[in-house]
Amino acid sequence: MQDDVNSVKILRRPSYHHGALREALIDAARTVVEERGPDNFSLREAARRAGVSPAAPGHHFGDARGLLTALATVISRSFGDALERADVGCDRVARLRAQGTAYVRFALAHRAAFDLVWRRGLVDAEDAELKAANQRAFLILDRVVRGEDASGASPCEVDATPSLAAWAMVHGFAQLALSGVFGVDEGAAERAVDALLPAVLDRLAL
Amino acid sequence: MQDDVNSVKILRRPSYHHGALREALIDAARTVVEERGPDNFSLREAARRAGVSPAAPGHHFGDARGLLTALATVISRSFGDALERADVGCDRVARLRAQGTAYVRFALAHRAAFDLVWRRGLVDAEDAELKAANQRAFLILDRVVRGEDASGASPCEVDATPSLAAWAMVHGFAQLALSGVFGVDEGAAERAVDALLPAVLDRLAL
DNA sequence: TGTACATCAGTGAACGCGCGTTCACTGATGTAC
DNA sequence: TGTACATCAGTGAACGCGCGTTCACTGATGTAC
Repeated sequence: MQDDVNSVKILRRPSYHHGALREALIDAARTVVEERGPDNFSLREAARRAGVSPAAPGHHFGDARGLLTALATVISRSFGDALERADVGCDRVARLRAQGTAYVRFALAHRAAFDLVWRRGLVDAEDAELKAANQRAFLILDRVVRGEDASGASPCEVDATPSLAAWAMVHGFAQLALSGVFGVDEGAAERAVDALLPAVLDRLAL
Repeated sequence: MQDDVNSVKILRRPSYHHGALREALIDAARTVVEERGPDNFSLREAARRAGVSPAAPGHHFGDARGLLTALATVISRSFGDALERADVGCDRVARLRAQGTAYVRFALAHRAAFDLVWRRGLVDAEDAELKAANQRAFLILDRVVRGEDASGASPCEVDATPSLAAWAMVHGFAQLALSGVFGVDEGAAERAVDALLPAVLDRLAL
């Protein structure tokens, strides 16, 4: 009986107010997206996971698209972090290879999350924070392709073609892998990355 | 009154059996996908468009995924046709440029349809006919990258790296354009293709 | 050529489901005096 | 320091909706003899 009282205490929040519901909902949304895929996301389910009534998310995000956009922003930021960490190597070729590999590996390690970021139908691509996060990720790649270090002057009005070419190639490889072009069995895509991506990246004229 | 009788005749099929329901359903599905996007496709709506009861599609396709897979196959075939038609030019560089442009243009001209073909969650990527259609499209690109003509010997066990690199780059460019990276305004993506794609393709070392 | 019967293709009403959203509400927090 | 009141954050029951699927059915077609 005492146990029952305790478990009720665990289930019911100590306070009527949550305190950090916004963050909790984004976390819950991430879990739902990972488990059911971005397509089968539901606001109600996210609220359920966060232990909150179905109407609560509306307070913070308006609607499902709002919550998914916030989640996509968080994901895009950690994607940028991963690219930043992968900026290693002495010359441009080595750095680009490291960068491209990190890009594709992130996509495969967080399929649903990576997917979400690019899904126009589910996310507000015009959202300022999401745009900023995506742009940052591109600028890291851009910096590497240019051969600048992290303190390099801001690149405006310069030719972005080489960076865009690298981005397209790496992004396309990731999307093809996610689409199952290299096989749909467990680990098939990952094996294709190891076997094919370095040679593919070598086809990029910088 | 006579008119009413006639319009009823138009609405109701002359025969109890449809005759070509399979094709009619694929057509209807295409319309639904184009209007509502692949995400918001519904079997019921496709049946409604085909003028048939909600249970009828089950007879031919089993479930929604079956119908969408059949549709994706049709789309992939016409995509291959578009690439085939675009195999023009004297040298490999010119042919590749024509091919890449056709690839991206198809994606932009038939956004929802192109999208569907690559959406693992909605389509059975292991379906034999769909796989064959997709493979054919790749082989057209492959032939161009290799510099073979249409009667070229079948390419097995040869290095596919250059073709894969081209595929990834072109596919990535298309996906980025569809994601709104080059802007979401009417025609923004199309303008980006004209302005950027040729220079990007020049970055491909064959 | 005619008849009986099996098979096929489609009906349409009904089911239960999970969804997003609305609504009047209530409990906690912050602020003004 | 104490009190009144406004504002904020979350409730939970209810709504109507479109969905996929089931079900017993019926009309047309094809086949065997």
